Amino acid sequence: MLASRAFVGLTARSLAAVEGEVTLPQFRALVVLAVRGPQRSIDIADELQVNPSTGTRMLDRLIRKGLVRRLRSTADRRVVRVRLTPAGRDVVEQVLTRRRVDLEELVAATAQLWQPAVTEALTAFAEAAGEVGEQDWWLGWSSHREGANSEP
Amino acid sequence: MLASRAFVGLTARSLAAVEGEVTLPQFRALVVLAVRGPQRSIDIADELQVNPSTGTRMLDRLIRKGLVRRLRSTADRRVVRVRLTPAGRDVVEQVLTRRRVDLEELVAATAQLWQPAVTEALTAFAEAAGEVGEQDWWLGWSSHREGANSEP
DNA sequence: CTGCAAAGATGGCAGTATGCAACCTTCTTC
DNA sequence: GAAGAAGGTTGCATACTGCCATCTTTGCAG
Repeated sequence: MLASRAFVGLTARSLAAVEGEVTLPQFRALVVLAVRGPQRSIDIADELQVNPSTGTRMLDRLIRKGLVRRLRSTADRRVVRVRLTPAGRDVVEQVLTRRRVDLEELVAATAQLWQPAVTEALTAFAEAAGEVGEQDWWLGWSSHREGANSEP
Repeated sequence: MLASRAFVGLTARSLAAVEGEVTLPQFRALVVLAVRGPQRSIDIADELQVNPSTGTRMLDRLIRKGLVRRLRSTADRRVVRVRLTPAGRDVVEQVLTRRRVDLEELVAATAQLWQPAVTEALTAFAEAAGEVGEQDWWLGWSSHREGANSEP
């Protein structure tokens, strides 16, 4: 529990690095794009489990901030492919890097603890926890979502 | 890194347990109350680093949901003490419990890994990471906060 | 070509989160 | 007691997220 708290705290702080630049939902969208590469807007909405219209508008905002670009596909001209701009990639990188750096610092500061047995155990543990989908470990939480009352 | 991701994923999922009931900012307020006990509304706003007015209104919403109560202090009649209702405490408990249970399950499933050396290392690690204030390990992130652009 | 489905975009509506400024009420201080 | 500080609340305004319904542009059968 203690360790868990420590890790989460660390991560939360890394997230704070882009606070004021993007909101959590927006960041989640960026992460999807970073992890999966260019996506159709519908896929993003899907991934984030929001209405397509919500996705469209979120992209609008990300575009306004210059973090993302819309590209009309040539193959199927209905689809819009969305891609991170360098700036957008930066935002994600920034958080990831911050996280990694903090973690490394901490690990370095406690280097004597990290016997092979320990790291092995942690790795195995992470694997067991494993089905944490690769990108949804970034907070499956959507920040708002009051309205979930009115479900079918 | 892997382990960190695993822990964060676990926590995020525990958070999802109350999704639809409260928003992240609201949950953070509840956590403050759960951890520190009844508070003045100003202290909560302070803790959450938001404007007092924002705090007032957030409390309004929490009250409307029956998760919190306002009590006028008798000593200093300016102050309003805010306290969790049983329902409010439940919300927090629910998340904490969920988290603990998930964690325990996982630990049990990988019991053979948890040699004394490992748990000791983790404990020491957590301690080193330590200044994670007790309550702000619950996401220092405020979900919105675009407006930070217009700073002095 | 016609009709239907898919991918998005838009308009409308509601609810949350936030900040700033103005404004009561109560203390505190002098 | 008057001036001022402290704790809150309310009005006003803005930015987001979200959902629903509707509309347009394209693709794809048949």
